[in-house]
Amino acid sequence: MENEKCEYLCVHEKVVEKVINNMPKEEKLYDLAELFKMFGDSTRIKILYALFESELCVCDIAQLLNVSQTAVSHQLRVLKTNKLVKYRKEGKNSFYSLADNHVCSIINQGMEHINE
Amino acid sequence: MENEKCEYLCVHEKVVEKVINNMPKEEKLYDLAELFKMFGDSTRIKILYALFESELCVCDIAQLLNVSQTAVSHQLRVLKTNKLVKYRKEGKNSFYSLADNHVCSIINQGMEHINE
DNA sequence: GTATCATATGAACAAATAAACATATGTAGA
DNA sequence: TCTACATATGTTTATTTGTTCATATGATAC
Repeated sequence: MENEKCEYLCVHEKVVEKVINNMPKEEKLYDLAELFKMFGDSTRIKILYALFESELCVCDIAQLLNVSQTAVSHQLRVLKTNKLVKYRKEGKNSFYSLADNHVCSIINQGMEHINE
Repeated sequence: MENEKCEYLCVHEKVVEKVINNMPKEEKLYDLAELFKMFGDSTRIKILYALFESELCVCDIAQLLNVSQTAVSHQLRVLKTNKLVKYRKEGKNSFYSLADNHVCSIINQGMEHINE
């Protein structure tokens, strides 16, 4: 912390105090960042978007995104760990689908922002 | 691409075709990922959340997040480049604020997802 | 002018992460 | 049981990204 003076002198105290009181817990904010991190990779976004339509097996996703099976599988695992997708097994296939509607609405919100 | 067979054989063609038709352009999806990437870091999320309340100067943010001035400045630049915050100068201070309401609504959507 | 303060920026370093590669698991059919 | 196939996983590598340190810029007060 090279600039001690700054940290203590120029602060607009009332506003800062008010902001601090309204901030969620550190841990919540951390989780929130983790959630958004899931949407912050183009391969994962594509996977999620693809699942908007319907459940898909790993192979379907790999082909339609033109990405290797391994890469898809790794990313699906990440998404599954973070509860954004769920899956069911049917024979040799694993069918993945979106875990809940929040996923859709978050992505749509983002899309709206892009499209203006 | 070690697994050619898979890419061509097991695909559920009708569904895949339908999904492809409804996917946004590659570039859009890339931008979308870039947008969410902004929210995918806890320092940046904290900064944005802090700005929910009111505009703040760099020093205010640094103190209330307990992060170095330099780190805050770097992140603010990233956020500014990506049009999530704007700023005005007043004497020695730079006051930053949220660029628009989408930022709020996206974060709130994410928060809802966390809180269930 | 000089000193001080608030902010910005460049470079270096460390940590995180996504993809590739090799391989393992598990299922179905012959 | 043997083979083929769909998926998963461990490891390594290359890249990205966030922070720190050092320094620069720009403004105010003296």
